[in-house]
Amino acid sequence: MAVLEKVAVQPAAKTVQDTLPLDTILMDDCIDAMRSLPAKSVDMIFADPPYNLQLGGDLLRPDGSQVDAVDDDWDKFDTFAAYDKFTRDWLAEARRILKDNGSIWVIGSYHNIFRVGTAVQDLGFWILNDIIWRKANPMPNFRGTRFTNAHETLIWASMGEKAKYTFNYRSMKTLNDELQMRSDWEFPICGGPERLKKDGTKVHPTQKPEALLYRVMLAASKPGDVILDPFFGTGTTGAVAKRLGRRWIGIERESKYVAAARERIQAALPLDESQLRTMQANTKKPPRVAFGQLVENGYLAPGTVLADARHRWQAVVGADGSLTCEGQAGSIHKLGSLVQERESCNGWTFWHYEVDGAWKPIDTLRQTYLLATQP
Amino acid sequence: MAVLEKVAVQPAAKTVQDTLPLDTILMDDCIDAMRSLPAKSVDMIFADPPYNLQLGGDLLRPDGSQVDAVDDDWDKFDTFAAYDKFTRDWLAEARRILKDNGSIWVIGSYHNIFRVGTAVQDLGFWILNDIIWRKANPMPNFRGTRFTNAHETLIWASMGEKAKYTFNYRSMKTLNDELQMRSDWEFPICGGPERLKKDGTKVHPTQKPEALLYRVMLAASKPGDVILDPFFGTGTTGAVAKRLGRRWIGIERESKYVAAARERIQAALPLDESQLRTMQANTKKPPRVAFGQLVENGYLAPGTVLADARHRWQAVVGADGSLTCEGQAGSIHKLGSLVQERESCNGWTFWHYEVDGAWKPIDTLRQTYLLATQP
DNA sequence: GTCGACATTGAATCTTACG
DNA sequence: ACGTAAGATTCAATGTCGA
Repeated sequence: MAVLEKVAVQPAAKTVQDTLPLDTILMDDCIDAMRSLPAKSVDMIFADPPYNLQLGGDLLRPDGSQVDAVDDDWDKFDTFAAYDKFTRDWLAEARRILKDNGSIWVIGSYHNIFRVGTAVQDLGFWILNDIIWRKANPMPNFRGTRFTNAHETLIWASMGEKAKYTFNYRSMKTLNDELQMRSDWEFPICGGPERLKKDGTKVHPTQKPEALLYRVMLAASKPGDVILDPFFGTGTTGAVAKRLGRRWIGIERESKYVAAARERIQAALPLDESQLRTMQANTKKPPRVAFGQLVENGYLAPGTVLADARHRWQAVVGADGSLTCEGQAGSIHKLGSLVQERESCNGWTFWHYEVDGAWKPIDTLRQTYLLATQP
Repeated sequence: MAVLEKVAVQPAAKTVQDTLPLDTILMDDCIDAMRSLPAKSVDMIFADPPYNLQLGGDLLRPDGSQVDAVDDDWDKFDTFAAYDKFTRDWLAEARRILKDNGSIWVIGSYHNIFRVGTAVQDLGFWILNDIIWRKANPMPNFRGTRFTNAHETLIWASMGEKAKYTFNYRSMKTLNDELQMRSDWEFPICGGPERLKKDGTKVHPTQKPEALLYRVMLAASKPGDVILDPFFGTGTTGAVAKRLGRRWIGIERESKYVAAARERIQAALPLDESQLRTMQANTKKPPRVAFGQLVENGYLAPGTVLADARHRWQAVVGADGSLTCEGQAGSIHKLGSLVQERESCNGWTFWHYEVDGAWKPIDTLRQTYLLATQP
């Protein structure tokens, strides 16, 4: 089963589509530009609106260097009310422009996605899925104040509860090694040669990875479909649309982004099946299991006594998966190296637990957990 | 000097907490029951609210089979408005009951979480993270019409932008094998012996796994904290709170759930104090040690030469605990940032001293000093 | 040319105590 | 209240430079 679909035969009749500014960037305000487009004319919209981050002061890494944060004017809104109005205005235009069987994707973070999702529902769209982009390599939380912000959320919605929409179920299942594609997708953040740079610095602060757009378009559009991106930025949507045989329209206000996007899309080459599979290759790496998960899931109770193979040291399991031994405490690895006075230690094989009178490495428990939890 | 002295009223040492119905279930409407609780009295709220309204007025939980059972003739705006009102009503009560340094967790799916998140923000809560529960074994989408719904979303919020909150960073990092805990958590759905059944069928359609609550409480509460669950269901929150040495209050309207929860929590075994030990409790803040104290107490002689790990800079210890390097002088932190031309520097880990031919960070000297001076 | 050590960086609502 | 100083804090991937 191929992932890419064949291009449909072009109809001879002149359609609304012929009046669209296809495969071009409209350099204009997002809402003004959308107003210039005819109703019910595009098949899919992908939108990456400002997140309204509202950052405070500077943020330093532990080594003292400064994080290059999003401080652009386009991300600033005074109040939630102002952001909501902006959101509802552009979403209303999006709804007018979409065909009845079209669908819309919006990406965001916890700063804005709840407000976007509420507006999407209020305007009559019907949410089909929320999709989690799990970042393989997110920026850490340098100050240790919260959980690492390691994902972003996409909302996928049709025009209404009864509306039809495109979902290429077979393509998604094929892409995912014959397993149904789940609502959580893992991709690295955009970096390396893919990341557009000028004079050594990133052109756009929030360039999205092409792999994310590939999957979105493969899932919810057909070859020849018209895809609109009202927050075009450096044109990831356009580049991927071109490579996947879709038509595209971009809207972007800032000329420096428009210039970068034009150059990038010009250079984009159509994609063949093998390249696509490589790019989407499912992460075959075995799921990582932390010792704490065994405690959380009841495989090992807090208070259990562990020992090394030769019973030179004994340690007690804490509620948070820490071990304690003679006043020292730490993770299984940390405590293992502490008591042995070594640089490092594989706690999984070093520490043992007792079962039916025999002592086994806790690594066997990890295998048991994996067997029980993996499909 | 005032003529009349105030009579020193001796408070009865009766705290707000003593007036709370601790470790009990209030069988009542959620909002009515919350109104009976005093203001600023609980440390954490965990809420798993029902997600939608049926025309009859009953609330449905996110049980997939019931999603399409909602009456077709409903008016969406009215329904969303009713749900929003319900959400804002119970969230407002939650806000009144929470202490200023408390936090709230709400779990939901795409059907309701966007509306909940918007209400959370509008009421003045400050979102700290959105957390994704990735289901290891989700229910497949049998009809192949969408992506497999493989996650749920939790929102974690403090009382306001500047409000304090509990986050046991070290415990979370230990739990995750010495890596920062991310915003995506994987757990199996609730099944097996943990899943409450009666006559072979599940008691509650959306019973949450205890492992999920375990991590929530370990991350954002302390032993002895009071945790309120306004949608108690079969009492997962109570069972885990009891196990982890937290106090709990549950609110649940349906008597069959109340009965199941009481029986379940009765059977739950609490961990004793030693088992409850976590990295957080272990690292009770050591008193501050000024670098000068080490010099005063002879741990480091004036004139000693310090260097950074890679010996790019050398500095001499002054009698007052200052450092001097190439004409510049200052505290260990100040000089560290000066020579590196960085905005900040932790001098304790930056500067090293020589002992037996090896160079160690001066932080180890501080540890030695603490060990020697602490009882 | 290759390998290893080191430096750089990414949508981030990122401190606390004391005077 | 506010300003200043002490002190605690990072993961994965890519790029660069020297041996």
